[in-house]
Amino acid sequence: MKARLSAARERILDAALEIMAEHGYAGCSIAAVAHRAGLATGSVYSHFPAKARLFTEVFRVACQREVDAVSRAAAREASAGARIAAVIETFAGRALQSPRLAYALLAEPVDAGVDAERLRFRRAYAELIAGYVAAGVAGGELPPQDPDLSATALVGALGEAMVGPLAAGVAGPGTIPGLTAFAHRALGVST
Amino acid sequence: MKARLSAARERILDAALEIMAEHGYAGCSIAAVAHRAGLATGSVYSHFPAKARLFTEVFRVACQREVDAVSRAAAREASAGARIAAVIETFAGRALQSPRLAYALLAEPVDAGVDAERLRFRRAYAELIAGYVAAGVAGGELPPQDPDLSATALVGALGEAMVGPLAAGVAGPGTIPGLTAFAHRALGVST
DNA sequence: GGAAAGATTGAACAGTGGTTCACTTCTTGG
DNA sequence: CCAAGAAGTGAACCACTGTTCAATCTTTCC
Repeated sequence: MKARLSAARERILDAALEIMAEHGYAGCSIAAVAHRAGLATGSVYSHFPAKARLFTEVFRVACQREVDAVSRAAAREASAGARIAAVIETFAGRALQSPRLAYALLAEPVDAGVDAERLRFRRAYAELIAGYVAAGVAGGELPPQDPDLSATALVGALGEAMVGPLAAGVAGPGTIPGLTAFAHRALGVST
Repeated sequence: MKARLSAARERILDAALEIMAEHGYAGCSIAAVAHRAGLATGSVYSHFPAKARLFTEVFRVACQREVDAVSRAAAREASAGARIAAVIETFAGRALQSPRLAYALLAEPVDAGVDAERLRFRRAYAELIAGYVAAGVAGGELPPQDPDLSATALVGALGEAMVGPLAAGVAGPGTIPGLTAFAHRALGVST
């Protein structure tokens, strides 16, 4: 019984994420989510008290997955420059692979409560990158700078460079090297 | 009579912009705009066919004003480095002076039709900056790069660095020099 | 096997806010 | 001074969705 309950809960989360990846947050009415999860509309409310709560959880899971992937890729590298390159390749590669989801996570209009979760997402990215930058500065690989500001700006740069093309449907494969070069210059990675 | 008509239209646009600067797009119900313009709710529809149309125009005017201010400031400078610094100072200075408006123009959730205008706004900024970058590259002041990509990334960096603080209410005066340094490094302005 | 506990259903409800429209008020031209 | 017509009014309308809830079905356990 308990298993059945939590299984339904899981199915709802999965369904919501799938719809978001296909049709964005705009397509995520409670009715649509319930239908895809194989439940009635009202049943969603046995598992989540409100739509905003459901989607903060969806965002949390999806964002964590992204940050983890980027973090894992960067951890394989040793120098700050290589780590930043890994961050960009992973971030951009994943975004280009699931453009609709990336747009939803990064920029699509959502409920205010959910938007707060998105801010945390960007903050998490920024903190991850700030750590690499701080280490690079401490180790002399990077020139002195405010690691948090650099990281925040870099997150914005990545997001903008992705969302623009995503909205326009223009997926640029040549964008990733260009962005990496931009980021390396911006952080002062010695060539 | 014609004058009266266009005067009312103007009053509506002004009212909408004022409310947006005070309470953001969220506070811009048709009723609120009409009230501030000294009209009845329905009268708005003698001048604009729909809310989205009204606000695409509000956005167009407001964005143009921003881009013009930045463009004018940059035009006073000769080198690419000085121009970029002027762009950042003007952009950030104005954003910090009207934080609510800046947030609305840059990031607040809005109708889909209005969002398209916002994209044009960001694009206009990017094109402006891309021009300066291209000139800098052509003149040998900046290293070879894709001016459009660099400009897009820079717009994202500026936006993110502004919106974060705007949302958190943290207006950082030390942010502007830091951002300028970031941008100069990113574009390869020789120090 | 049966009854209590609880999950599920889906149609009805409610709040919001853009939009409409029958009516009033005002300007204009003869 | 008076139609004619345009502009203005604001309450009613409607569409859209998140949310609720009484009825129904499932599971569990004595």
